[in-house]
Amino acid sequence: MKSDRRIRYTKKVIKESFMDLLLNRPSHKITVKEVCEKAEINRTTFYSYYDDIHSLTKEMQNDSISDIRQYLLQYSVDGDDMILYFVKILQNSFPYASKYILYDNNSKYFIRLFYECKDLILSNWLKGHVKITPIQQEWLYTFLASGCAGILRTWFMGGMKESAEEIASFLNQLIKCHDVIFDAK
Amino acid sequence: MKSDRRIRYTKKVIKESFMDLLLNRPSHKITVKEVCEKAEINRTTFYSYYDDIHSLTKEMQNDSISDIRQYLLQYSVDGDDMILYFVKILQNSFPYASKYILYDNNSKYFIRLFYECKDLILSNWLKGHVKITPIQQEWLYTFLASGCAGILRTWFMGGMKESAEEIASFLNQLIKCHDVIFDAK
DNA sequence: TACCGTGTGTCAGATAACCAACACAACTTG
DNA sequence: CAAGTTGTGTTGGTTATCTGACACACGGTA
Repeated sequence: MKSDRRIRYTKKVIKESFMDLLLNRPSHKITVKEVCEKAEINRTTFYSYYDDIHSLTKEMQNDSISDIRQYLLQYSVDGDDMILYFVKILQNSFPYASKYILYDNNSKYFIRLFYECKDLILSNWLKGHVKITPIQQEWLYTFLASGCAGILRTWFMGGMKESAEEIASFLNQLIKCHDVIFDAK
Repeated sequence: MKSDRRIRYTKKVIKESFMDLLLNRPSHKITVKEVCEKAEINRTTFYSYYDDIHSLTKEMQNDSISDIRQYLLQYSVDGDDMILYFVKILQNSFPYASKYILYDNNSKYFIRLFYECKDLILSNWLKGHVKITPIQQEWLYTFLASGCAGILRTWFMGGMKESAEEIASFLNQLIKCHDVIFDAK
């Protein structure tokens, strides 16, 4: 059920144009008019898909999350590398993500990211925790995901100065230390 | 008076798709259907711009000639380098040209190329021929252009085995040797 | 204050591109 | 030979996009 090629192309050029403006003219408020002129589409067309710039960035964030899901699905990384891999994706594969994630200060991005990728992450994190109940799994995941989201958000906001390895190893420690609670035997 | 963005995009993907098929599936008859499927456009749309594959390749040849004109205008090369430059354009800047030029064996391509670029080449070739009349200029250009076109066509057909330098120096000799006829003093 | 330039969001009507279906020709394959 | 298969052009009706215009909100400036 692929959408109309016209729609795909139009949305694509809108997003590319927005991204281009974002990267080449920082500290500059981006207008709908600008985006449309760069994309060579009519403003009317823009409004038939988005209410405003904000709804565009929202969709781009969704795209980004879908892309990350695809990455995770495709490579299905195991064990301790999971977090490092995750952080590296954010750092390398989506270098532009930080731009539009922060553009309208949408701090819910990382919460949603972990929510949407729950199925792909959960099995990985809880591998080997035989005694933990499904209910407990949910709560533990919520707790850990929120923590990670907070860290990543802070990392992004600060301009990602720390290396992916540092962040990943830090998060790994935090996740690992809960093993004792549920797996003490 | 730029044409509609929709038209530009549609034609662009048609040409790219055709080129792709041409490069990746040589010795294979290319159908309208194939091109449209690759380009993700409707066959009806194709027929609203082209009568058939042949009329597509014809337009691509025109594009190629326009591009070459642009090159010549942009850099305005002088003197003996002209021919070398010209041949190099054909060899390097338009590596795909030969594919669709030869696809339906349109031997008129080079004739047209020299005809369309006449203004840009003429002044260059006849530089210094003070005694030659405008009428003579026309005839001389026709003669030299036809000769060059024939050589280039043969070169293309043969797979461009000779280097651009060889061809250029050969053509330059042929052009130069007419100087004595018109400029003997 | 009033004026002006610029961006916003929306509309009706025109054009481009879409889809599904058709008749037809050029072939394979039985 | 007849029955499929595949590509060709063409049609009528639908959807996406474009154009030009409009009323409105906003900030700067005389």
